[in-house]
Amino acid sequence: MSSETPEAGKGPVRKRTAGDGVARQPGMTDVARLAGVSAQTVSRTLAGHPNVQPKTRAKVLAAVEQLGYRKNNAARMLSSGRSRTIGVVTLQTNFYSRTNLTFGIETAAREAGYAVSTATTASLDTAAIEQAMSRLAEQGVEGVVLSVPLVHVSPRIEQLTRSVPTVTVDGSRTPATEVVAVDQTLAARLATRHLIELGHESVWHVAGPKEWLDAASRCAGWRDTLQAAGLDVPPVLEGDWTPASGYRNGLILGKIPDVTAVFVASDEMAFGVIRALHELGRRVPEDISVVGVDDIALAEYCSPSLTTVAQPFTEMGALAVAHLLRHIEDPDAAHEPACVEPALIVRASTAPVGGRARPRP
Amino acid sequence: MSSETPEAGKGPVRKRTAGDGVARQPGMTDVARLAGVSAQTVSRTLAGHPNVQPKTRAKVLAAVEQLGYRKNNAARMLSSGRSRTIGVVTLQTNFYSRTNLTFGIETAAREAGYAVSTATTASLDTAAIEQAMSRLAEQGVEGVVLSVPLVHVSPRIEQLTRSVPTVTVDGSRTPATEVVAVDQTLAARLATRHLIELGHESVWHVAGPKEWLDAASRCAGWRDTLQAAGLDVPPVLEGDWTPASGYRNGLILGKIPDVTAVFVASDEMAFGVIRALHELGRRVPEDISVVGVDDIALAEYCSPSLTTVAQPFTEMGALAVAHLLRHIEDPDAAHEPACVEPALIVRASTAPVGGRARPRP
DNA sequence: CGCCGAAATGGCATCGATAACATCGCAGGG
DNA sequence: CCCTGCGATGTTATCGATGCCATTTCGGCG
Repeated sequence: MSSETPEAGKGPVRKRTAGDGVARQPGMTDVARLAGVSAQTVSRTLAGHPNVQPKTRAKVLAAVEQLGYRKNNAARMLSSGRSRTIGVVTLQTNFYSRTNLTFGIETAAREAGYAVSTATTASLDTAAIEQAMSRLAEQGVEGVVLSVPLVHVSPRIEQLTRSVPTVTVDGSRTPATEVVAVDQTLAARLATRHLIELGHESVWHVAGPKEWLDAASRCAGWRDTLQAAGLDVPPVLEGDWTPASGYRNGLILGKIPDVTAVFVASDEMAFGVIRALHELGRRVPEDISVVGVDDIALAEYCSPSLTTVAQPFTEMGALAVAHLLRHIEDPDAAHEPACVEPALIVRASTAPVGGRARPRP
Repeated sequence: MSSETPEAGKGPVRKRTAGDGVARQPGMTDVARLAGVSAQTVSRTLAGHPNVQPKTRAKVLAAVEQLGYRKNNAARMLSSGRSRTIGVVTLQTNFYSRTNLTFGIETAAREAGYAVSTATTASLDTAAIEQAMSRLAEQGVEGVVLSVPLVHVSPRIEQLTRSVPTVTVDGSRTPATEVVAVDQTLAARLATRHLIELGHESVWHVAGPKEWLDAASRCAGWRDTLQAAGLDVPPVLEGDWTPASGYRNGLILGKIPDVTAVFVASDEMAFGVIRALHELGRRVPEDISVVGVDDIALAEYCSPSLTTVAQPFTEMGALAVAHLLRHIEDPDAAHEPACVEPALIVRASTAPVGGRARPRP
């Protein structure tokens, strides 16, 4: 068995890193040799193929253990054509929504035996998104979750979505794409209706940037609800999701006597709004009611605790993965958009118009 | 030139996906054929090799464009042995710190021409971390940033860090590892000293979970500072980083008459503490001063705005990548631990003992 | 005018794993 | 007793790009 010395200068060429002395990572061939079987058998064993004798399997596993063998994904993919990896394109920020969504996606993907590769983009412009998708394509992902509030879809992106199964999350849909989304219109409706039911005669709105699709949907939902109730629609204030922008808009709102209720498009902005109102001496919720969106962890622990609309991000990530995998396995399946529903969480930042606050929870 | 039909049943074997009709992704060979050059020349052109005639380069690029060619990372890696990818092991949470760190890492890595592959782990136990590192190793990463508050390092993990260049961030060091960290002891010192200088005769502490190295360091820094000032060291309260745990501890602190100053190990917990104190009728900062750690975006926009210790996460991510790359390129380089310094940001949640609050900013 | 050397390009082996096919051995039916 | 059939394993070709070496091309200089 030890007939051939491993060092018997096989080929004339040595590829390995210049730094000698470092033992190279063992490959399947090494495992096979040690176990006294062929590489193919090793492959079968590790793939869990049924037709392998227990004794052989044991030998292989022992060899794997002994050599500290680790499979080489690049080789596996090149050979099999499958990467068992899905890609996520997401904005490079730490917005609560993005982070949690990614969380959900990763969990679900891992459970299904897929790895996740993330490509972040610093901006929303088409070129940057194209780049991110290209990077994923180069990595050989089998599918992509586009978690970017796309409004404009470039032809190039559309082409990409045609060659790789894609699910958009909170983004606009393209012909070749499945869509999974939280019903943002409903979120806005819930918030606005809540305020109307408390007796407010008008509800103001601090929106997100209009390039963001979910900001636009929330704005639309808010407007529709007001109109349906026969109420006036005040002008829209626009923020950029940051607490600072909420603060700026809060300073404006606080100076307008009519304002008794505000629907803010995100919790972080809502914090800024409340802070500004506070400084202007307008009490929340006694003078002005505020509703946010997201239900971030801190929403419950500020004063007053924030009434908000919770979005099931994690669940949505899972749903997106499920759709994507279905689509990968059966490319001809129909694209049925899926929608998950947000839920209103009433806390202490809203109160009947002109009334006293409810007792704090 | 058109002497051989492409369809001349070359090999007996067809690998491609069963679904026929779908044109397969073009490869270098296809590009080469279209451009009328060899695959090798295509490779050189795309790698930016200098010795390629402009005219040839142009032809190649045109062919690439026309075919929509995308390089195949798996093949490239298998062949060259380099993946130009670094891995990040991180906890699957949306803690502010983790998110921002990842942000910094990604940005820096991308600038250096490296891709980033993230492996998240749901728990801190050794097995889970081993798994995450293995996943990265299988992907062929050239280096790893371990962003996990490791306290115990298993031999197996140590073995892994020996075969792949590794930088620990906020984690304990292993012999084969470089360390980049925020000086958490200093963070605690800054916060505690600030409170002492305001005249408080004792400073309480709400710590993070003791398994977390940074929680432990902050706790140590706090204790040392108190002792150095000749003050008593009150018992430690322990939270789990969540606002809820801060709230629970706040309820306890609020019942203890002696308490006039609290150093909380994270901003999110600090929010909970403040909320609890509020409910118990203890005013912040008039009755009790509170300092947090992290400087999350909302710290400035709550009432009162939060005095906190800012940590340069993004910068630290960049530093970690720089170290890692240096180590990848020169494996024999010395491991010098690097430290970045946190900064105290004084806002409105702290005031002189028994004194009135400073005017709000 | 011819030869040299650098620039430009092509040929071939190779990375590590897998698919497809070939082989071998053994059990049971005709 | 031979042959079929299936289970277990080995063999070979291949995925796509790159490293190394060979080859061609060409400008310049003795």
